[in-house]
Amino acid sequence: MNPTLIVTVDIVLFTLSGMRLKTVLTRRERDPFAKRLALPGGYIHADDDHDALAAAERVLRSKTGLVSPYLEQLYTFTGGVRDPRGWSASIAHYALVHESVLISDAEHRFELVEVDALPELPFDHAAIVAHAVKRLRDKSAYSSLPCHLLPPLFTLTELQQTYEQILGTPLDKSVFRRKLPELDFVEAVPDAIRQGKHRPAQLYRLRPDRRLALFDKAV
Amino acid sequence: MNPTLIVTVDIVLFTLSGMRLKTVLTRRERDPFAKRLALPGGYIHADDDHDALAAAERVLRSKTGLVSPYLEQLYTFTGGVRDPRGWSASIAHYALVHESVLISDAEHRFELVEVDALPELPFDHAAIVAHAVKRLRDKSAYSSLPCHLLPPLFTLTELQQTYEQILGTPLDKSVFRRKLPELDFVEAVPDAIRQGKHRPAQLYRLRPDRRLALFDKAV
DNA sequence: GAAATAGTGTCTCTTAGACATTATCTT
DNA sequence: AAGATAATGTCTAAGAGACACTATTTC
Repeated sequence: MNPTLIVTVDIVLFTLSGMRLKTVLTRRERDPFAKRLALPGGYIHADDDHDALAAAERVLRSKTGLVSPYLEQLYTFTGGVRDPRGWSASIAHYALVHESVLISDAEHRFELVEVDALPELPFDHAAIVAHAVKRLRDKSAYSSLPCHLLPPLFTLTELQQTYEQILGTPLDKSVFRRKLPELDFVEAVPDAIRQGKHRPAQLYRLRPDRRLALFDKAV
Repeated sequence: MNPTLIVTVDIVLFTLSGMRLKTVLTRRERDPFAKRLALPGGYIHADDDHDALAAAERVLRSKTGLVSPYLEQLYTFTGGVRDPRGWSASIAHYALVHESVLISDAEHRFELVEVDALPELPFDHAAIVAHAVKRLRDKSAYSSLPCHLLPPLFTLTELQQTYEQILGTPLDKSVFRRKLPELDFVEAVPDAIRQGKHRPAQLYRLRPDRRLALFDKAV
């Protein structure tokens, strides 16, 4: 009924490094496009994978050794021209991690590349990244999504800077802090204080029950 | 590589009838679930379909005879338990039409059912409809999407009532009309006036270049 | 005390919301 | 004129934005 239908998952894994939005690329082992940098991806294993999300988790782990606390289906890219092997469907996902998750890459299994300075990518992976960046930006304006780019504990200044990076626009400190209690997605951690060269800052965390909180208004 | 991977498209076709949000269901011809009411859906034809969107158009036309001016990919539902034939992926889509498009159903190829009073549906079609309703409601709050439930020409009162139905909340007439010029997605049609028993109303149309306009703020 | 960052307060201007008013048609 | 719907105007209160100010640390 479906003679040659290729079904894969691809993952756009974002992180914020050096105040720049970057994504993880892996070097392809096999043809087509062997040796080329591309999004981590692979076939669905009908026997092992409960669903596409589980397949994405498995593929991400096997290709990069990484596990992401936030992983969401993005869009399914389809057609007869995107893959030289034939008509294909790629169920694309995107994920967010804090930079510290990436330093355990002893075997150098992946590269980190700025999303604004991508190399030429095989298949329609450039379009997939573009779609993921748009989704991340759009959704971040009115949700708690950017928290997943931060470490478990963070200061309000770090939180604001993260939103500013993703949204690409400066935010007023006073306005930002006034809204936080209403949006109600972060909470102060008692006795957790960030010490530095200057006045110490209260540390906050994402409320576990608000991992993806959607707001009526923008942050 | 993918021994038995079933790939289909399913379509949630919405319309507004009698001030109620309804969806189109068809009676299945073959097993599994032959004779049962279900979402219109079918296999992807790798030879004929340029991509999944084209497949959804073709399937909708072949099962119901309908063509929708607005059709968008929703989400891909996957897994080994949703279809008794094996591991499957359904690339679900949703579409919006005005009620008048549906009256040409001489052969009675489909049923119209309120989304709040669905019969028991096969597969995970109930979840697909629920997902589509949520997407429609969420997206309608800050976009021109609901216009596609209206005829080509409509009054501002009809437009407001459509938004109220989808959003499930009353809107203030004065506020609604004040925002329209800013949101800039409808335009008055010169010399087009709706006559009735009372004061005539100016007719408007969706601006062709704003078929899916996204707003910074809610309508 | 200077420098730097954390955190709060105040003013203004925009705008949503509620509601009143005017306008134009039919019977 | 009455009744109904279309369309616009007005007042108020909430909130975003801009910016000043205070607080707490290190050197």
